Amino acid sequence: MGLDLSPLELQLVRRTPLFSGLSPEALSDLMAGAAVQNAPAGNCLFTQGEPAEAIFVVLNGWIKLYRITTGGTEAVIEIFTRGQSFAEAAAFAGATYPVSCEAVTEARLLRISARHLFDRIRRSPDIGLTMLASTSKQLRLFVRQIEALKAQTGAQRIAEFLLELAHCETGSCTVELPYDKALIAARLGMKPESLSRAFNRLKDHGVEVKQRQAEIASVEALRDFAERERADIMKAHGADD
Amino acid sequence: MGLDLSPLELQLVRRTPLFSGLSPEALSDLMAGAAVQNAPAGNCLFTQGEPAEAIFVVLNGWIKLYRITTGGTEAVIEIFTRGQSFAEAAAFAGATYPVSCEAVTEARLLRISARHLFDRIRRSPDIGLTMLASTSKQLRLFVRQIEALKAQTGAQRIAEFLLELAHCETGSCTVELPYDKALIAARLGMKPESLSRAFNRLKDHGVEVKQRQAEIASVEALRDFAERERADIMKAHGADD
DNA sequence: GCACAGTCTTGAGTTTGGTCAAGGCTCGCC
DNA sequence: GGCGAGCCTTGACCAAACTCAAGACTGTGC
Repeated sequence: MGLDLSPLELQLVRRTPLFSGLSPEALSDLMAGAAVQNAPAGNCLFTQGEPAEAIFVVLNGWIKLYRITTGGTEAVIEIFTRGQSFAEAAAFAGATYPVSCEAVTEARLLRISARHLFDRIRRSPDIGLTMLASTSKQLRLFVRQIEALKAQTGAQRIAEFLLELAHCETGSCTVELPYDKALIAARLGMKPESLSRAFNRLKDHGVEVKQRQAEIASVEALRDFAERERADIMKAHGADD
Repeated sequence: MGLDLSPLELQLVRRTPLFSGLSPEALSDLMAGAAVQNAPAGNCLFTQGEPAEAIFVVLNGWIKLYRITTGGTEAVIEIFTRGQSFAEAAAFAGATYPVSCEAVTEARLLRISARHLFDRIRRSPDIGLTMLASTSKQLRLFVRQIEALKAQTGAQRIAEFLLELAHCETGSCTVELPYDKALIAARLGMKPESLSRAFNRLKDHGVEVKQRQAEIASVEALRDFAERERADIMKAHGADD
C-alpha cells in the first residue's frame, strides 16, 4: 500500500515494544490501517475528551501528552520520541483520549486506526497480548511517576530523570538533555525556576550542567541521592556532603 | 470445582469491569484457575519485584498498593475495595509486580493464576480485549492522579477525592469516608496533619467533616474550587467569601 | 561591535506542606 | 465513672517550591 515509510522507519516501527513480538505478516496486516502524519512544531494531534480513533508511533521529533485543567493550568503527563508508541491504551478505554497531545518539535508519526487494530486483535490474540504488555509497561512508568511525585523532592526527581537517560550503570557519564528546560520542568512537575535551583543542588552531588548537557561524576552517588529518603536529606543539611 | 464463593460473591465477580463483558462460559473457564484467599489486616499479598503470578479481585475489605523507596518512605499508589480487580496489568509486563500490596483491613480475595489467564486469552481474544479496556481504565486513573499531584494543592485534591465519592451531580450531599484519615492522606500524597488542615480549608467552601462523614453543601461550588487554577486561589485569599 | 529576543538563572517575598510536640476526642475496658 | 490507647487536630517552626521581577547568557541580525 502507499505507506510513505522509509526502510529505516519501517525497521524503527518493527522494533517498538508494541510491535516487536509480532510476526511480519501480523505487522504488515496492521500497517494496512496505518498512515504517516507530519506535524509542524506546536501542532495539536488530539485533545482530551476527543474519541480515541487511533494509536501513534513516533518516527521523528518530540511529542508531549498533557492535561489542561478548566482553570487553564497545564500538567505534562508524558513525553515521547522516536520509536515510542502512545495512546494505545486510550484506544480501548471509554473511547475518548484522557489527555491532549501536541508536537513539541516538528514531528513525523505513524497513525494506526483503532478500529482496524481492534479487528486484528480479534483475529490474532497475540497482538492483544503484545498490547497488554505494552500498556502494562506504560502503567509501570506511571506508577513510578506517582511515587516520585509523592515521595521525592524536586532535586531527587531530576536525579532520577538523569539516571534514566544515562546508559551507563556505574562511573561517570554525560547525558544530553533531550528538550528544553521549561519542558523538562513541566514533565517533572515543577516550574522552570525550581528546576534551575534543583540543578544547582545537584552540583553538590557531582552533576555539572552546561548548555544542553549534564555531566554526572558518579552514577552510583547520584542514584544514592535519588533514592535517599526525605528524612535523611533534612538531617544532612547541617553537615552536607 | 471447589471454589468457595457464595452466590453473592460470584455475582460480584461477574460485575467487575474486568469480567463484565465475558460470556458465562469464558468466565467459568477463567474461574478454573482461581482460588479464594483470605487475608487478615496488615497481611502482605505480594511485594514489589516479585514475579507477577496472579491477578486479584477484591471480594471484601480494603487493599492498598504502595511502593517503598530504598530509603523506606512509603508512597500509596492506589486503594481497592469490593468489586475491584488489580494487578491485571502487572501480570503481563516484565513479569514482576511494580508495587507491593497489603490488606488494610481483613480481606477476602479471588486470586486468578496469570498463566491460566494467559492461556485463556490465546483461546478467546475477547478476554484480551476486556483486559485491555480494564488496564486502560487504570491508566486513565493514573493520568488523573499525576495531573492532580502536579497541578493541584492538597485541598483541591481532597475536593476531587470527595467529588469522586459523591454520587450526586448537583446540590448538597453526604459522603462516607471509606478508610481512615492517615490512609486517605497517603493516597492523596500528603501527611495526616496536612490533610487535617486541608479539610479545614474546605470548610470555607461548604464542606463539613464530622467523624467519618463529609457533608458537601454544594457539589457545584466544590467542583468549582477543585478545578480552579492555582493563580485564582492566590488572588482570592485577600477577599475570601 | 551592538541591539534584540529567547532562554535560563538569581533574588526576595509568600504559600504550602512537612516535622515535632502537645493537646483533644472517642471508645473500649476495668 | 476513670483510665489508657489510638486517632485526629492544633500550634510553632522550617524547608521546599511558587510568584514576580530583574538580571545574565546565547545566539542572530544588522
